Amino acid sequence: MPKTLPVIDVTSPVCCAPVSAEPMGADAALEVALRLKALADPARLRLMSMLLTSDVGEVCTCDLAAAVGLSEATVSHHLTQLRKAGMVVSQRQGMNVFHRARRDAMEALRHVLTPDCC
Amino acid sequence: MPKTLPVIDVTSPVCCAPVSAEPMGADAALEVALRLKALADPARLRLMSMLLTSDVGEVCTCDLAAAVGLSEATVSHHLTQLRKAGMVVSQRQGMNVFHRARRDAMEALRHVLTPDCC
DNA sequence: GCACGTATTCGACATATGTCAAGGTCCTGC
DNA sequence: GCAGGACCTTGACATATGTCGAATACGTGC
Repeated sequence: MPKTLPVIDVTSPVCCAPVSAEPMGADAALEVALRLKALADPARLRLMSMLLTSDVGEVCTCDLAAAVGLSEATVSHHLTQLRKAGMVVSQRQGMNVFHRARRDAMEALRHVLTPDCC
Repeated sequence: MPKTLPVIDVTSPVCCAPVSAEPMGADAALEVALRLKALADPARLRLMSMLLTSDVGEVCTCDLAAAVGLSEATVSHHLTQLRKAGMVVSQRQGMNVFHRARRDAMEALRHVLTPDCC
């Protein structure tokens, strides 16, 4: 069980060096793991995928729920996690709440997995 | 709770299209999530990082345990998960078991997160 | 204001996860 | 063969996670 509390600013892109650049410290590992964990679930992966591939660029909660076949409560829960991890941003528009994928966060995550950059 | 059992061949690299290429199907999401989950833990991230940055290319269980400050049992457990996800390979050499990171698996994961390839 | 559609929050539940101690297995050197 | 070291497996435990239904909040249009 994790001993440390996840008190990490996840609103900014991942900061640290790639996994294969140098042995990762405990705190850096914690931060990256938090973001990876946000993505490491089939439902959230599909949600992210739908947001990323939407030509409008944003999708409301109900459409996402219908698409993945989960209750709106569950989808809302997953979106909250993605938001906390800095992977999506959400915005109310009238009756609906629209969600948008943060491509910079995806880029940052990919950066961490990249062997030999920076 | 996941309804489907993880009966997926994870010995081969990730097969599917990137998350932002097309809306991800349920089975593809399940497979990718399994691999991401293997990496989405601070301890396992550090283990992978150590394996990736080792100049020899492989490290034995006891050295890994000492480095991350966990019991050998726990480290062995994490390594098993990484192995099941196809992220590391292990090999007995005399008294020790040496572990090696699968760089192709890292590459495959990065591929899934990449916006506009293939 | 009120009824309705959308979204989030709140229990509650089953399952998965991370960790360790204890016991078992495999190898080496004598 | 056997003593000892390195490793793995098992059992147990606390915690985290994914899911839903019900209750609540938010916005719109009448």
